[in-house]
Amino acid sequence: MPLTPKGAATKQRIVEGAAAAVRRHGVFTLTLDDVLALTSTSKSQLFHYFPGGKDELMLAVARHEADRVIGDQQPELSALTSWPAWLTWRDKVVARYREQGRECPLDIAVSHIGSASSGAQAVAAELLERWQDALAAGIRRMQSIGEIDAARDADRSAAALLAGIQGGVVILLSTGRLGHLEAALDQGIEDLRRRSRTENGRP
Amino acid sequence: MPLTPKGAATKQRIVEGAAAAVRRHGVFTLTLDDVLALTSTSKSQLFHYFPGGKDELMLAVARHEADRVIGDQQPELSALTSWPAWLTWRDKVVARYREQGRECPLDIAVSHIGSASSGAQAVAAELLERWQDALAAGIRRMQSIGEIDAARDADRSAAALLAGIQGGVVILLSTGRLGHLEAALDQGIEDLRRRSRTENGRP
DNA sequence: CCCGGACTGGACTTGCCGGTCCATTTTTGC
DNA sequence: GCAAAAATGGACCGGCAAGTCCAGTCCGGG
Repeated sequence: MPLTPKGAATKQRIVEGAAAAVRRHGVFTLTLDDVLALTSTSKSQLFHYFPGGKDELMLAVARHEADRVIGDQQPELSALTSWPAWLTWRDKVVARYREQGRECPLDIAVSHIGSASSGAQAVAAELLERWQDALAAGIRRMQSIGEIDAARDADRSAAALLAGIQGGVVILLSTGRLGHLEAALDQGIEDLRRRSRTENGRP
Repeated sequence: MPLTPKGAATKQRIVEGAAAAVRRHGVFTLTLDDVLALTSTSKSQLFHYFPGGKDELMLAVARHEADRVIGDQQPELSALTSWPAWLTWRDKVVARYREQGRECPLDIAVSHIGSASSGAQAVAAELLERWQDALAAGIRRMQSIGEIDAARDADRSAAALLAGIQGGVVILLSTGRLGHLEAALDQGIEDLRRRSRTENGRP
């Protein structure tokens, strides 16, 4: 199935429009007709580019959005090499979700239900892994320059921080309040900055 | 609309069956027929007890599940008066979600989409508030006996801890791994135990 | 210029699922 | 017991939305 430039453009237009639609309506109440209206395309085009129908489209949307999530945190996320970098990153995350508000493009992936779930869940899992790896790399980097206690388990700290972020976002989604995300980020970073050699594991 | 004991029993059977069905299928792929089959009832009964249809039923399920979430953490959650109590509580939370696995009964409420959303969201918001209040009360109690630095903002610490828990659960939901929840809990409690007078706000 | 394949439009089919309706049985209050 | 009210069973309806189909149009290469 060769793809002319024009076709590729249409395909991308569909994905982006669908992503916007998902952000507004959520995956489940979203109808293909919504996407068609929003992107000025027709059913036949949609099924031409996504023979798998809604499932395949949602998967493409999930991938698209997952890339955005990581992308929006760059370049800081990949260069957490100083405390100012951490703080800038923190602000970027908060700003991103403040702007996004209560629209969550990835409930597709998080909800383990729905038709496109299995694939989308893999996308979500990969996103979380990339995210956590970036945080762990940042922590290790800070350890190597002596800014974080070398005894800490970088992966476990990254896991806890990531959990705080995710929870903050979820709470934002259900209550509309940003405070939890901010508190989790601040407390997580503050905790890293403490250079005590206290064990980080189970108290 | 008086309710005979028999009627009340049927109504409750429907709610509990529906809750189980939601846990398995999620809200959106769940059909009323599923509930009927699972509870051995008929359509007319369901609409007899829930004139509002699926929306009203889902709301009842949300309330039911929210109560369970808090209830499953008792009595510890209401009596976080010593470190052992905190640890027992921590274990209870982990055990509860380990058992629950990837079934989330409250995606009803978290997903801001769907028909029953507005009411269900209020349920979720109230659940989070009760939860956070209990944690904050525990923190204040520990402060009053000198086990936690009195300078800390109890509400903000509770918010961060709650965010960690929620995030841990979300990650469990999408990846099936418990580690993040454990890490978030352990790190959150460990952080509380540190009696330094370091400020807890934005670094 | 013209042919084949990519691309587009939109009517149509199909199945599912929430919700309605009424007929029947069981329970309750007296 | 015996009305009246509550509880139950299940057939039926209607709409909606995913997916199909074919009839066209556009475009690139020879």
